[in-house]
Amino acid sequence: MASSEPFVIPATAAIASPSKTTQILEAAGRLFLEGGYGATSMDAVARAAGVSKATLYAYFTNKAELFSAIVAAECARAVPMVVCNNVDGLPVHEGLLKIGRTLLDLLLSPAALGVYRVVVAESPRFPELGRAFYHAGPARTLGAISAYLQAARDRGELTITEPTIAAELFWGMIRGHAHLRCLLLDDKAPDAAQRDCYVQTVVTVFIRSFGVS
Amino acid sequence: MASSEPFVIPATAAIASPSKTTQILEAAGRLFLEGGYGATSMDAVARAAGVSKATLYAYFTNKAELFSAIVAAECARAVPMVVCNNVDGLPVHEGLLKIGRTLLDLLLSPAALGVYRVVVAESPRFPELGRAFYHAGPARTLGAISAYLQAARDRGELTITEPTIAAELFWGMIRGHAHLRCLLLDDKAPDAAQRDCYVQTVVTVFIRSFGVS
DNA sequence: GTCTATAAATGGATAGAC
DNA sequence: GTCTATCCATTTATAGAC
Repeated sequence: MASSEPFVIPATAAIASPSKTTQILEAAGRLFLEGGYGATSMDAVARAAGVSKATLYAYFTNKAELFSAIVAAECARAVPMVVCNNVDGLPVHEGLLKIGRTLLDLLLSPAALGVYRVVVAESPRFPELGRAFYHAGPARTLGAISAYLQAARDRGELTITEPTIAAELFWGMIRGHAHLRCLLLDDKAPDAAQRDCYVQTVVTVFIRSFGVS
Repeated sequence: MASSEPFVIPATAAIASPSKTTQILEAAGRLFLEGGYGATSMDAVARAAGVSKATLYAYFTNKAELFSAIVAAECARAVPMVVCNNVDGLPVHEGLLKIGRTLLDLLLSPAALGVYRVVVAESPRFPELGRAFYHAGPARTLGAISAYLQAARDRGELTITEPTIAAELFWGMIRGHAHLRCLLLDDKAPDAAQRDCYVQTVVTVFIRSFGVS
């Protein structure tokens, strides 16, 4: 009778399935961000997601679309960090320290490094994706910093004529070479103490140049 | 007789051949920097170089080695620019302007963007290549800037305790968002006037923070 | 050394059973 | 919806003639 194998879970049953879509996105995200677009095969994605290739193609019409979905999802995850959290009204020194730390943590996070790597690499072949990433990520960060600087100026804490340029300078200093080293050397990222020290230097330099005397 | 086709150039003759090695390197360089590693096939390289695949493999044992050779060659080409040319002894304002302009031009040049793209993308699979690129390019730039800053400090023109950190801040500001925009948007690079204006801003900010009053 | 032709493997994508 | 099995194009790399 059918109950002769009562404990066998049918192969098609999803065990506590978090909907196959997320299951696929998760596996594909890991592979794409680690291996890049070209080196990641749909075969591997299907295997890692525990589904067949046919199922994979039932959810995403082709590789390019799956790739775009991954990048979009990763951008969406990073946005909450980007919105400079709880700095409105903070005195400029504390505010910039907080922004700087958050920003550097984000830039050096494995997820952000992975997306950056793959988007920079593939944006010539996926121009729309490059644009989407820039506007979802860096542009928002820059806007948020710029808005904070403008508010600080309006409170009389900074002397700045072009907030966007100033934000760009701050952003560039924060990124520094650490980002590059994380991208190119298997060197570990600087620890929290080193990062903190660096951010303090940046903030000091910035205020020395733009602060009110 | 053999002279029945006097004007036929044998297929194997190199017409003004700049040695097949450079011929291959040139074609492969173009393709790799435009299309990335994964999207560039050895077939395409052979076709573009005007040789057969067998010949290609006679010169380079495999795709990875050819790729490494390309990156190495491209790094070598950029080195002359990196060495801060003729700034020794220049007053700090002029020196930094010149360094900043040279650096920004280099960073935004199509060749440098191409190498950056492909090295950043592939360094997880070619760790040695990532290291080589970092030390041949960015690290040298940083060293050169640092040396210049140190000299300026010794002349009493700057107040700097850590030249390397200061160089990193300067470098980061110069790169700014323009680099990112060139990488991610089909947006054209800023023209010479815009770049010049930006560099002046950076130098002003830097000197306001590190200059002697 | 260089070519043509091909081997061997892998990739993206689909057909058809269940 | 999901799987197994497969098609077809492409890729890296090599064998063998000249």
